[in-house]
Amino acid sequence: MATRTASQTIDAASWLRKEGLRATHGRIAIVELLDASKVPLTLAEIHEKVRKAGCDFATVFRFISILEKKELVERVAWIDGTTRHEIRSRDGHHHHHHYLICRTCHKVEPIDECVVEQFEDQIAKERGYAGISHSLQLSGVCPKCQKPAAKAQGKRS
Amino acid sequence: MATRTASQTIDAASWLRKEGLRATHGRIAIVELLDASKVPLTLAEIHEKVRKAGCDFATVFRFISILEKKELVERVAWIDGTTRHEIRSRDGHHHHHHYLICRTCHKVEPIDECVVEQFEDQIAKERGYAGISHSLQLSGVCPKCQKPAAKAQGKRS
DNA sequence: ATGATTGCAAAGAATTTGCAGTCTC
DNA sequence: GAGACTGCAAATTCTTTGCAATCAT
Repeated sequence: MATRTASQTIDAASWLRKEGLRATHGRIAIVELLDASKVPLTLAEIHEKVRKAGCDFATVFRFISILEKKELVERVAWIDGTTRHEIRSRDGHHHHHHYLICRTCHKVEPIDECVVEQFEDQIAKERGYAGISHSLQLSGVCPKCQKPAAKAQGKRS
Repeated sequence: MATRTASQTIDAASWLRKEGLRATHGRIAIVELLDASKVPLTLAEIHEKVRKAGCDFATVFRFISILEKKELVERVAWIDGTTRHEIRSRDGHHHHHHYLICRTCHKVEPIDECVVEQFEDQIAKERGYAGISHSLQLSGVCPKCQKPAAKAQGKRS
């Protein structure tokens, strides 16, 4: 849908101010990156992408902490042990919560369907939990990595 | 069901040998602990429980790594950011994959029902993934912690 | 101007490895 | 006896913090 233009910059900046945060160069870059990403990112990945904007790792670390404290960003414990961060739905365009991860090449595919929502409601009702949410990750070996011929792209270790 | 007796030791030991691993004191303690635990454990928690058996942290670390390489233990990224480890079904008594975690007191309740299995199969078929598995964690605020009167037991931070 | 925010660099944790002695088979 | 395992301690990596300078309002 939305095409990504320079006007996005203004968008991120005003969003920041709306949230009572100062709109600095680095923060804008981080918000835009998070907003554009289809998958949760590690701090290192975020830093990697925004260092060109002259943004230090410590800034990434502290700013993400602030956003998480304000519940604008959600921390996700990834199946491979990394900790990742995902912006919460903003503008109403909703970020994914379900992923399919290849155990060989580590490719991540978002999954749109949600089979957990009704289940979540049911469990919440049954056990009296409030403010319930969930995290689901599927892992397996993707078609490419199953073919011995195709050497797993991006394979580590 | 199964009551936990000294004969368990022999069981863990022979299981280890069956897997081609040497049955040392520390390893037996770790296997028994994992087998008895209803929830995945961190390395620190495992070490905590087996240090009395004179088992070093490095041993826990290396042995768990070996078991994971052999796919006898599964690594679980916990919703609070910790990495936990869970033994794979052995004897056929099946370990949980679903948990409900209180965000206030951090209590963990296993969930027996699995709504994901059919979905998992469906996704695997649709996208051609092999060896698929999943991890689902629900989080919310438990009934006790919702009552302002009741001070959350075990509350941290 | 002024207080929030940043970069740098160092402190603190957690994870991982080397090696010589010990224990299992 | 031989080689797999272990404990100890050091190395590496990741996370978090202090502080003076800088930037947004």
